[in-house]
Amino acid sequence: MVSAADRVKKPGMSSVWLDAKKPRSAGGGTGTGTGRKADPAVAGLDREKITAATVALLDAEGLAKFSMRRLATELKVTAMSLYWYVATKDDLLELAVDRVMGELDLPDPAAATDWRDQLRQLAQTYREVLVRHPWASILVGRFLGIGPRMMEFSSATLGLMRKTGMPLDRQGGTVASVFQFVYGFATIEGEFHQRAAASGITPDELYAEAMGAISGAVEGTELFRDSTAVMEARGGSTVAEMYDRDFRIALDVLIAGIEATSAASSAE
Amino acid sequence: MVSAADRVKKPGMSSVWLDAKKPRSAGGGTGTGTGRKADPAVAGLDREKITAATVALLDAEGLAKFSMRRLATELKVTAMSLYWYVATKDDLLELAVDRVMGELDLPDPAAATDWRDQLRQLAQTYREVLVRHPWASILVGRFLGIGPRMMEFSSATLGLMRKTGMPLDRQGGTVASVFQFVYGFATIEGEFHQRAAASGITPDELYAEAMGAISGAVEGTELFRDSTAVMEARGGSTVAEMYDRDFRIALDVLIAGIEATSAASSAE
DNA sequence: ACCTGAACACCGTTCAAGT
DNA sequence: ACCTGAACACCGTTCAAGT
Repeated sequence: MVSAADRVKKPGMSSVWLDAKKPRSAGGGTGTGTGRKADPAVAGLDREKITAATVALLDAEGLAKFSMRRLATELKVTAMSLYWYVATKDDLLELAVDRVMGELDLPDPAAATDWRDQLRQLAQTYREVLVRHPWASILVGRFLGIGPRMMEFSSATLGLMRKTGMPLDRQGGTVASVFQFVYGFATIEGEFHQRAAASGITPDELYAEAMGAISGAVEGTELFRDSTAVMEARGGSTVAEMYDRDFRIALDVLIAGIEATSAASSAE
Repeated sequence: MVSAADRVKKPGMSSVWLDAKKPRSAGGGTGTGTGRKADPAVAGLDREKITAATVALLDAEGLAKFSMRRLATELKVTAMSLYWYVATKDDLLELAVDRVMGELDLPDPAAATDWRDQLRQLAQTYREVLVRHPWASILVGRFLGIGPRMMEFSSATLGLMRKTGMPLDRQGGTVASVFQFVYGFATIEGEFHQRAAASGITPDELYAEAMGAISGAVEGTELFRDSTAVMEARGGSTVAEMYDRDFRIALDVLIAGIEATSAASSAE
């Protein structure tokens, strides 16, 4: 009977960052601090500790294997005690994403560095975070990223745009061209690393295996000729070098595009 | 005792496309055809039917809710009978991804269309497929995409590159700049649609809700001023228009970048 | 205030059996 | 050749209960 009313109430915008009622946490202490309570020195859970443990577990075993029960045993409690600190598993994952975004090496907004260098730095640091924590890619897409660290990153991208000379009405699209590219690139790169790690082999070994398997299927075709030519011209003896090179060249293209577009618009 | 040997054997490259032993399917009949057998006309499972049902279910309910058991009830069999046709759930998902890539509207490689138009078409059709089937984005990252339809797409991107005049050693990076951008962009766009649909509201309603929630948190800050300015300049009265506009502008930047780079390299 | 046990309604996959 | 039932080792989350 209440189902219609329920449907209207359903928020759609649920996010940890929008639920003001933060649960009991220890406040802004630096690091571990001294255990106030006597006995449960080992336990003494709070949101901060749980989030840190979540990131560690996700890094170690990936998103697929992560579970509330698994995390709980890591923290030496039952799964249910976690629900006193976070409402759902998704909330916890959202906290984890924003936590790793704290690792971003954002450029000083006051510094007078050339925007090209700033763009490269921002792109590179975002790429590094996503590759270091491959599980974060999927979650960045899922949660619309409105945590405080993600907000600082957005702020930095907008600050960068202002320096490019790009007309205001194109800044939204230009931000997208750069950072959705980095997101896409780093997601695929991170998944590849994860896949290799899961099989206990190096990325180079996985690459060799994949190439051998694929070329067996397309040998003699036009695709085979073309892709072999591109890959040989690309150079680089390791997968890591190939990724680095492609990434750098892609940023060159983007920067050249921004230069050309902003020059054209200031000329008219 | 065999654990060391096992580790060495573990392939890392598992993929449906690499297991030659295809299971019993009906052959290349067109559409439904006439039921050869008498009674199990309704059942009569095969890989093709299972994959089609998988895509339908993923479109309807998303990756999170998809399960072998759920799919089985849809097909009026038990979950276990599916395992006669596919080895694992992941194999089935890999088949589903390649199936939707068959929806890509690839340009005729023989046609003499300007590469700029071809690039726009290829980017747009890839974007549309990923937005229409948002679950595919995550899986494209997971499975390295070596199915036949994905291969045709790769072939088309390489054919496009040859027409740009881009030097061969930069084609890999340039392909990445375009198609990893599209992948990133469409992934985020698709997730947004999915999120709105899951809450039973329109993307525009979700957008308004999100903006209201966020601005409450950052009002008065520099980020608020900057992002408001960019959003207003961006124009477009609906979320769909905003996405279209940003996408088009981003492609403009990329095309300008490719033009500038290939012109510079042919001049030296 | 914090944590637990038992329970509900699920998972993917294996394996021995059925027809 | 194709499909099933029962079982194993899991899930996220709720709820009443403990301290």
